[in-house]
Amino acid sequence: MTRIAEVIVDVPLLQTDKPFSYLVPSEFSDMISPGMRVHVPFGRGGRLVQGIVTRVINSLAEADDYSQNLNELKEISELLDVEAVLSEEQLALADEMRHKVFSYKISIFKAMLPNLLNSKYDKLLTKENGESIRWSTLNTKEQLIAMKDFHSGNGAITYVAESKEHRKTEKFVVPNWEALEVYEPTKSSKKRIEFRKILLETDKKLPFAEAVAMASRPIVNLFAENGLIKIEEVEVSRTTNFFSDISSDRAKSLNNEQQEAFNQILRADSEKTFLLEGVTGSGKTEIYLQIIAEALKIGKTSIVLVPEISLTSQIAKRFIARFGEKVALLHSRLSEGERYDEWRRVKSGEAKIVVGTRSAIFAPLQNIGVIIMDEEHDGSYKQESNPRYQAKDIVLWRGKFHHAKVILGSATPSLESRARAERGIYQLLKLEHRANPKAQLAEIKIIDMRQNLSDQSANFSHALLEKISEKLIKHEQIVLLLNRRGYSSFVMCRDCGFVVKCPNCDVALTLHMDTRTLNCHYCGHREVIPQVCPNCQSRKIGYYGSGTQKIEEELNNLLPDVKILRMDVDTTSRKGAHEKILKAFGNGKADILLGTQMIAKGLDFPNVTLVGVINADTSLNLPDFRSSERTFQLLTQVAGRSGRAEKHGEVLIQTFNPEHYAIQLSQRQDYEAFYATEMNFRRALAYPPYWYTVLIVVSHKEEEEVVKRSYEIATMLQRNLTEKAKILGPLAQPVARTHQLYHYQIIVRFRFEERLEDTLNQLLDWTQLVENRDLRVIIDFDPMNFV
DNA sequence: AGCACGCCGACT
DNA sequence: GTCGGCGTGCTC
Repeated sequence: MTRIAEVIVDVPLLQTDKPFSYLVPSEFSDMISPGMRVHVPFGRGGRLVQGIVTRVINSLAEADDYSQNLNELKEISELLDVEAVLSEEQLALADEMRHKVFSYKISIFKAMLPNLLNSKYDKLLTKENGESIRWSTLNTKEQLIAMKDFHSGNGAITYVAESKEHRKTEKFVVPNWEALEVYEPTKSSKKRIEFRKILLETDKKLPFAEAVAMASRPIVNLFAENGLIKIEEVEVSRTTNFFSDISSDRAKSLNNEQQEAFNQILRADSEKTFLLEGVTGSGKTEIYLQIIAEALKIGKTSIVLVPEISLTSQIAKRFIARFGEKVALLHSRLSEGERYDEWRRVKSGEAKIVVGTRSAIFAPLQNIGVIIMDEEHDGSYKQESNPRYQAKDIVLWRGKFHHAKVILGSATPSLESRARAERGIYQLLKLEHRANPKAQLAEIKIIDMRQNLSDQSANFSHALLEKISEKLIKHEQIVLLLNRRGYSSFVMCRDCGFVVKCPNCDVALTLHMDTRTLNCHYCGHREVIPQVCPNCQSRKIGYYGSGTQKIEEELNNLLPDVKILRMDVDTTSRKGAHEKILKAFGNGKADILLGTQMIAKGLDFPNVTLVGVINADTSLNLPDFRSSERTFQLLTQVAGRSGRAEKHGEVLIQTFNPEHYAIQLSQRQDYEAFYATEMNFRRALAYPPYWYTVLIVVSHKEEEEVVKRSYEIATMLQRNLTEKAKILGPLAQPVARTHQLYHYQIIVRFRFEERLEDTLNQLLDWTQLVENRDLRVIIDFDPMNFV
């Protein structure tokens, strides 16, 4: 019987974002199943593209919307898998995501698979003399000639699609001892005699390269041809080196607080979500480890998500130390090959615990018992390019699917999660003490930079410089944080710390040098850049910001003999550079570690007794309603880096806004008070978690066109939504023109809008109309960054 | 996207 | 006359 497969093709466009029906050749009609990769001819030329089978049906009558004759269908040209690469669960998840994340089905599938499973495409040119060449090996000129040739009827073009998957193998020589015993080389063949002897003396297979080194390639081949040895190709993992040099450890005993949290999680029914709110150093990781151990005992698997690579390497070590090769690591710094190997270890069921960054939430684990999202407030869990998914949504979805326990952990939970805990949707578990009772929370001091501007330095107060010198004498280490978020994009008074804010929205205005104005990102309010400070009439009002190199130079001038390690995007772009810098600092190769945000997370150096925050304000003045939350989180996190062990830790925070609640409350390390204060603001100003946000970005190469189209979109939204929804904009993005396109944005804020999802999907359809062909529209639900 | 078809100008 | 420029529309 002829079967038909519905296939989503790898052509990420709206017009093609639907299943296409193909005939299944009889050779594999009973092997094909949903979730497998295929190559199919697509388009007039019959070029080959990869596709994912989503459904296999027995007759066209079962097809949803394609009612033509069987003979109009093309045939699948290749089946790439023996076993589906996407599980039923993943296919269902993709269906779900398609409605929530406004991107194409194929893009969602691709996000779930290691890149090596995506095919590469090429063309094969066959000349009249039968010789054929790969299109991709030709330069532009040659391609042009080939094209002309083809059009004038010379030669043929065939399409090629190939899976990139490549398994690393090693060859081994397996001696056939019985055959070797009876084998008698002629007396003159010294090499054969010698090789036979060696083989008879070994009792196991030996690496092919070694055999060749001993005997030479022709001899090895000869032995193989005569059945004296067998050449075996064994697949090897590219990732085994993760497990070397990590010594194993055992479960640590839990303190009362940890034990209580552990019991709560363990005893609860499955399918429950916990918010584990624990101060830095309270031992959340140990709880994770022990909960996972319990899941393992009953044959269940686990996923642990961590925000970034710096954390991954430290936290991953603890998981590997505890669970060894049951752990698979999936993070962004892996090579494609390594990622593929780890993915397969998970897929095959060999790995039971996945530790990784955002995309690891798609790991093909079965029978999941626990999903943990560490530092759940972290912004990196939201993907900022298509498909724009929030890993937390996937965590909750998969948790439900598997009836698994979900643990969201943080010292400073996102307001959204904390509010959900308040409403009983999540169960709140608190850890208020450090696991190591000798390690006290650091003492935090706030330095008012308005009074404290040192005459010798623009960035260092007297107090901080003194403290640094003091620690240097004691041979203790220092971490300096340069807060680079929102670098130089806002205007601040150097005398009083005043920042110009929007009268309507209470966010800092963004500097637009092209128009020489200060603009509000939310409502479009605009004003001229003030010459004097509106608050204190000082003329020292200007852009604010400083780079790490500049700070390093300054520090070198002020303290000539001090050894500084710098860690920022420039110094960590190379693979492994990150780990290298941290290792050097850990080994005491430097006195000061100077860096951006990335040093705030997860570092644990017992000799660090001082953390200095050079500029707490920059993240406070971002044109983003989350700026206070982000600042509080950052300061709390970085403060936790000081005094990890027995030594007393200190933190100095330099700021021009010492009265700001985010700074004040981070000094007291009082998350609960911060939560209460910030929630009031959010309620008053109609921001999440009280209101939701959708960001729509419209781009076009002509400004007039973007303006016109974005107004059409805004009107359309207005028409379709209730009057309770707030539609802000359209207005120009802060960087209004990039990639030769003008960008305008519309923000929708709402509480309950039944028709929103439909309306946005309708909007997507609208963008595909011919008259909108040059228009680019991005729809981002609950965006993390507005810049 | 990527490819073919189709309709107009400047060339041997 | 025709080659080849790009606009238009479709892909099971």
